[in-house]
Amino acid sequence: MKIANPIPKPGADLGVATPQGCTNFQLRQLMRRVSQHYDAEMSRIGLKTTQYSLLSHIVKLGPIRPGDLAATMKMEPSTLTRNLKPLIQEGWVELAAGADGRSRSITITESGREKRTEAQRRWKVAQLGLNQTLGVGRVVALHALIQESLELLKPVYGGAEHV
Amino acid sequence: MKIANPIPKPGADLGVATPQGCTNFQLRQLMRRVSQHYDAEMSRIGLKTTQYSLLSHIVKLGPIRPGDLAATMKMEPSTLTRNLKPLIQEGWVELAAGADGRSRSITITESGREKRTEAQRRWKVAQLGLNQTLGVGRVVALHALIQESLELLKPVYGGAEHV
DNA sequence: AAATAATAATTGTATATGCAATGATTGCAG
DNA sequence: CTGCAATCATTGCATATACAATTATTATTT
Repeated sequence: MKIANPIPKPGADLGVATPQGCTNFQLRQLMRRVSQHYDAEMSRIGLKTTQYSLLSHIVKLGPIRPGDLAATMKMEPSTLTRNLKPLIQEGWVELAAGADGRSRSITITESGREKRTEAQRRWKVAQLGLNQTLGVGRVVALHALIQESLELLKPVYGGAEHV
Repeated sequence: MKIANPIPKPGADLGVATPQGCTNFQLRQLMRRVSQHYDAEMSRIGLKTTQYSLLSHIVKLGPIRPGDLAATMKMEPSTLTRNLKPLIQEGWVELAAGADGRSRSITITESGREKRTEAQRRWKVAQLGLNQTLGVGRVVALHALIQESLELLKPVYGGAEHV
């Protein structure tokens, strides 16, 4: 009963070499499933996996300007602004004035660092579980394909290859 | 300046065979970029790519119950309910009473069918553009990997393999 | 120095997403 | 036939996401 999202033209002789279906839709489907897998683990400590990623990046990139963090994480600055809110609310992250009057500085707090360490353990469980379910080879291949694709897709925003 | 989301343990001899980074984060990054690529094309006719996918599925699966459509598209029923709203508002889709008193029936309207045809042309442009940018082989490989992964990941909801 | 351009972040508006709880029916047991 | 369990869809609440417009602050230009 599976439906092939776009129509597979009968005449098309290309056959095997032509992508079937919509890449966007398929990616979304996988993203939903994978997110649920990670979130199931993360929810045990009251975190979304996206929040863990953010926390993790802030820990590693130390005090950093919102724009630079957004560029590194390949997301819109406006999205970052909003995603930061819950973390600030919880006291895991601080947003202070930056050197430049118009910019800011994002910093991890001590409790944020602790939370991240705790979350990291949960993350590892989820990641290993995924490796197990999909098979390490498949995960490695997926990562490689994603990274290659990201390099080929022109950045829509910033494009700061030089943080 | 790239940061490896999870920490690459120095001692781990496994080396090449171990996935580096967080699959969830990487998938999200790619999804954002890919969505923007498709949306750039779709926005010309006032549609999001997600709406096109939905419209497309409704056209093909004819009158269908929300729950079944959600299961087929691998999304939460609650998400479907909400994603349908804009389409209903625009008059592209109708939500009527189903045979069973508690269920409903989703149907495409005539203008919905037209919109979908129009959108399909835009979709094709986007898809071909992506194939061009990433290379057909890469897209085919990505699709294959996604499909395999989807089959391996246990469905969290429904699990209706038998629509 | 005043006017203009460029930069940085945020807000307005809208969609996408899911979990938990609720509402509304139907099916079944007794 | 009444009462409880199962089924379906929706709403409450919260996050994720982005484009466009706005605000605030430098930098430049003349």
